[in-house]
Amino acid sequence: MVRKTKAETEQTRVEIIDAARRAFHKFGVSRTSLEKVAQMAGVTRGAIYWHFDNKAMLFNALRDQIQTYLSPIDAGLTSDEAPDPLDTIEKFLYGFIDAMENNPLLRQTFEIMMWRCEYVNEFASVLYEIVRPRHDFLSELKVIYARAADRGFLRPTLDPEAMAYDTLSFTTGIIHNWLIALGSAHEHCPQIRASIRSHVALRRRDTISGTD
Amino acid sequence: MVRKTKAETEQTRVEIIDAARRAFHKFGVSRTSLEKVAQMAGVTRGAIYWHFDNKAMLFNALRDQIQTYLSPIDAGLTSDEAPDPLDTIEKFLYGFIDAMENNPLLRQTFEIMMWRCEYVNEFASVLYEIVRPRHDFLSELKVIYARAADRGFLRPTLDPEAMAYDTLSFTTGIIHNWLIALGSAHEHCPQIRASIRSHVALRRRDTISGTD
DNA sequence: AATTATACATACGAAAGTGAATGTATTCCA
DNA sequence: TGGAATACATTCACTTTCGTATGTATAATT
Repeated sequence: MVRKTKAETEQTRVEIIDAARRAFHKFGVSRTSLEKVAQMAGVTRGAIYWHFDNKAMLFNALRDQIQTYLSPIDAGLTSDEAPDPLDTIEKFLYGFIDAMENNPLLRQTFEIMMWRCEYVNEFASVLYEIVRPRHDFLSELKVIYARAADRGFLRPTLDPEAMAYDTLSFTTGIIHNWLIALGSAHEHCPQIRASIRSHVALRRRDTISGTD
Repeated sequence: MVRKTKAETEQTRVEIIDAARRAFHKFGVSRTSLEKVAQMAGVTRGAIYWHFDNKAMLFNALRDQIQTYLSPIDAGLTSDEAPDPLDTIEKFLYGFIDAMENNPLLRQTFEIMMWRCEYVNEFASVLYEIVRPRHDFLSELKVIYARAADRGFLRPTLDPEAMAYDTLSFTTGIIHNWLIALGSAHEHCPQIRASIRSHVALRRRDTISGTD
């Protein structure tokens, strides 16, 4: 049985990516043979080599897949809807954590990228794909904090740019520590939300002696 | 030429570890064969298997080595010498960054642990060795922030425990972003120090309307 | 309806890596 | 000063993995 219909072909492709994610997560990217992926997908290596040039391309496909889930979250950051820009940042962070908690596919992929891949040789370029979104996030944070300062929501004396760096590091850190600490047991973690709330609150102008 | 003197034997051991670090950093842990390490160390695999059971043990030896450089920095954190506990935190962060900047061995090892190792199977246990110091750091931060609150250095209304989590995430984040962004070009980065300064300053009670 | 391109499965050859077994020249120790 | 332990080097047998080459049944095309 070969030469499936286009729908079936796409289904096979998705199953291979899905199997690759489970395999990479369980065995690590390097130690996962394409033979293993094929077994877990219920196909042979022939199918994998038909759809992907090699393991690196398969990894890229797996990574591209999560963009579907990240784009709407990112969109919330770039839009200037809320009157208080600090709310935008807080909402974004909550949204990201929510997505990671509720979407195992997203969570597994992040775990693979952070703890189960060695960024050398053909995977070195992938590292750039990890740097870029962080850089974009930093740029956006600078804009948002500047906006917050303009509108008087940011605590006076605080430098928007320094705050952007601080929040970037904070965000990177919570994700890393969250994923590493919970390991396979990703139960709901209230601590992380309290941490986000206090992080943002720390930057807010005191409303006790507010002007309005 | 075999059966060296004890000093030469130890020298061989160190050279193997040194070669392993360079190899792991260049090729990643999984993709580095012991044959490659042997070549880079100027020995054969026989020597490696004599000194270490397998690659995981060699990796552990490599990781243990950096404790020499980390212990004195950690010591500064646990001691309660400075009157202002927030100074202790700031000093610790500066000290850590200094060490990473000046000690290539330390830096390379951290890069290997963060971006060139897949924490699965026999390396899964190593992940615990990465979690533990972070957990210890968090515990210590809680103590220090509580102390700072007691002595009136911490801005009122701030919860010491929440601040501890915030600083842990911040620390994790700056290290990750710093290593990933600079890549192989680890030039002096003033931005990171400004970031640390502002992070701690944000938690200080305003001295403008100070009580003393 | 015949042909062609597709979507795989199967088979092949080569390379690399591993752990263990064995060989061997020293150094240490009595 | 001679035997035993040491500190490796060398060799071996085995497994794994990769990329490619080739086979083939079926859908799409004309």
